[in-house]
Amino acid sequence: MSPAFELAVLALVRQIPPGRVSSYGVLAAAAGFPRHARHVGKLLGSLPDGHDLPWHRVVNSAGKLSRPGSEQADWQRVLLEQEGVEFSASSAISLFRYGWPDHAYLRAKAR
DNA sequence: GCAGTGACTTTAG
DNA sequence: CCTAAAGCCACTG
Repeated sequence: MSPAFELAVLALVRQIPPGRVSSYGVLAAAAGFPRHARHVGKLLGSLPDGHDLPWHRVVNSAGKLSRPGSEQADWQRVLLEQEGVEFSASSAISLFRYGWPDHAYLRAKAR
């Protein structure tokens, strides 16, 4: 992957405010690389220990955590709940309430 | 170069 | 927003 891609994505993740969440696809597009959502995931999954990125604020387009059942998923959920993010009964987050940037607005604008 | 793989997304029902 | 199916792109063997 190009370094530009990684740098842009990492910079965006750092800008996600506490209590808000973004999605892989949105970040990829915002970074200038549409259709590279899977690579954002791969990038976050290969981050070295001790980084300062709020990776837990990144979920998929359905507002759910990836790799369910994993330890990191549980940890991610705890971190988000501590920031005030609410999970539905089906373990999903309302992107209309917590999505960043404003999910509904951006999608309407893109079309 | 082909086939499999994956922290994904979109469209349709 | 739930499920199912197809598309997508870089990486790996």
